[in-house]
Amino acid sequence: MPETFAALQVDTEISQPLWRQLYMQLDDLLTSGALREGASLPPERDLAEYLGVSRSTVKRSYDQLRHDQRLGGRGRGGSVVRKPPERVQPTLGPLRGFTEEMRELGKTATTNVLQCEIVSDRRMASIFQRPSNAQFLHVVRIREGDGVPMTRELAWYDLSLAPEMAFWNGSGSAYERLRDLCRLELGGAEQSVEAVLSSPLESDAFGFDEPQPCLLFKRMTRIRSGALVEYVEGTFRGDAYVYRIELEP
Amino acid sequence: MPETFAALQVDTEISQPLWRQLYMQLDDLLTSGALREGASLPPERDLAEYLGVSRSTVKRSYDQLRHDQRLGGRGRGGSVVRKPPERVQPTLGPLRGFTEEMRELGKTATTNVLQCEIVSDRRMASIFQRPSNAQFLHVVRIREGDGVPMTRELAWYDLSLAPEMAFWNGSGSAYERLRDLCRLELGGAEQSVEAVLSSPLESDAFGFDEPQPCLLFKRMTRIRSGALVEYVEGTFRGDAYVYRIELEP
DNA sequence: CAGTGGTCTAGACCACTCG
DNA sequence: GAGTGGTCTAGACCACTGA
Repeated sequence: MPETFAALQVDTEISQPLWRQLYMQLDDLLTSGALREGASLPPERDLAEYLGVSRSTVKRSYDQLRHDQRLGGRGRGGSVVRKPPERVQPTLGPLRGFTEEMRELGKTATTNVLQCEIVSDRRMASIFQRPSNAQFLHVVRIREGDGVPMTRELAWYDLSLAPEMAFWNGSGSAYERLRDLCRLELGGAEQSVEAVLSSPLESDAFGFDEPQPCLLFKRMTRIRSGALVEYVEGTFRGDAYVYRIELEP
Repeated sequence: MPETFAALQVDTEISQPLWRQLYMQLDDLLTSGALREGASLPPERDLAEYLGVSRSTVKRSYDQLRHDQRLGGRGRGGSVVRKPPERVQPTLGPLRGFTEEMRELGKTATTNVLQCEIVSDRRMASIFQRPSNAQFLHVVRIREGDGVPMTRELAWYDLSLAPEMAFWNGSGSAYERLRDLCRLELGGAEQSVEAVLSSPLESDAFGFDEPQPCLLFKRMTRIRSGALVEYVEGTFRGDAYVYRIELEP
């Protein structure tokens, strides 16, 4: 057994489950930095034999670490330590898009457009208070800061209010386009924030093996006249994004 | 086997794991409302025999539902279906406390003061930019809306700025007290919002068996002169709380 | 005190992957 | 192709809890 793991041990006399004892000891190894990113944990079978427990018990500990997103790897490569991503902290006061946020943080915003099409959607028609055959531009994007996927975003734009959006390919800043090309004066937005677990699609986009806590933003953006022009649902990975607000007295 | 569960079945020919097949079928039963709050699932052993799988496989499905907080119960009572709590949606514009939020939602705010004492704390002294022997009132509270625990809140108040807070017992609104008793004019706040999993203490306070996604607020409240008077860290349960903001153009 | 879920074992087969 | 984790089984003992 490699020296790093020689000190691991479990004790059936302790009231805590064996798997939890092992989990916490491994946790210490990761947190203390004794195991860096890319390091390998022993194969489950080896560590089980060394500790004198069954493979299931070791596996349960490893599973917990995988669930915490601190362990990755599969197949021949075994179990590999992951690095927790750093959190960015955009200072958000007024209405602003992802591109602007990243620019101010000195990061490069890149966008991966998964879908960009004109749709009719009863749910959206109801949100926008439009007839049910109204047309919207629907965009699905993964947005990255310095190459790290930060958010998965579903957006709808009212094409009767902003017909020029129909020719948008989904890249870059939607707000710049609304302002400069559609010549719309934005009037503010109502936004809600929830804590949720990532859906399978989002977990996949962020590289999570299991659902992780995320911030779910829903935003309704209006033009100055009060008409709704944009509805967005964005899921931001909780391990990499902190939302900041200034509150007035 | 009770009629509700007679339709359950798993198939080894399908590429999906047996436990996941079962998990999704049970999920359907809960979501569709076929199983209401308080209903019982069959004992693991019984369902395992009925489906022709081992108890471990059924257990893994049940574990997943427990992890999702949709299953509770232990011991003789077996596995009992839980009801997901409704979410409240406070509309939050300017600086406002929990008590005010709940009042506007027509809910009664109650507070459970766990700790309320005068402390010296290097970390707080550093946040407040005070000498390290400075004294703060430290309050730990569970706050409830209509009796449901909504948030666990750690707060610190600068006693040199608001000496009258020293005699506070922690109940009611801190902001009313700061305004009316200490005669301080509040000047605004910086707030950050993160998505995290609840800590063991918080899980316990909210009645979670396992960590659940929560909104973690950190707020620094200043008086008009700019001096920091309050620092709060509040964890709001994600399944019961949606944060709403109005954004200016 | 009987039945429940929590934990653990020893062993097996599989799909995948990397050397 | 050898080694890895993913899954599953059959069986066991335990602590707890509610009837």
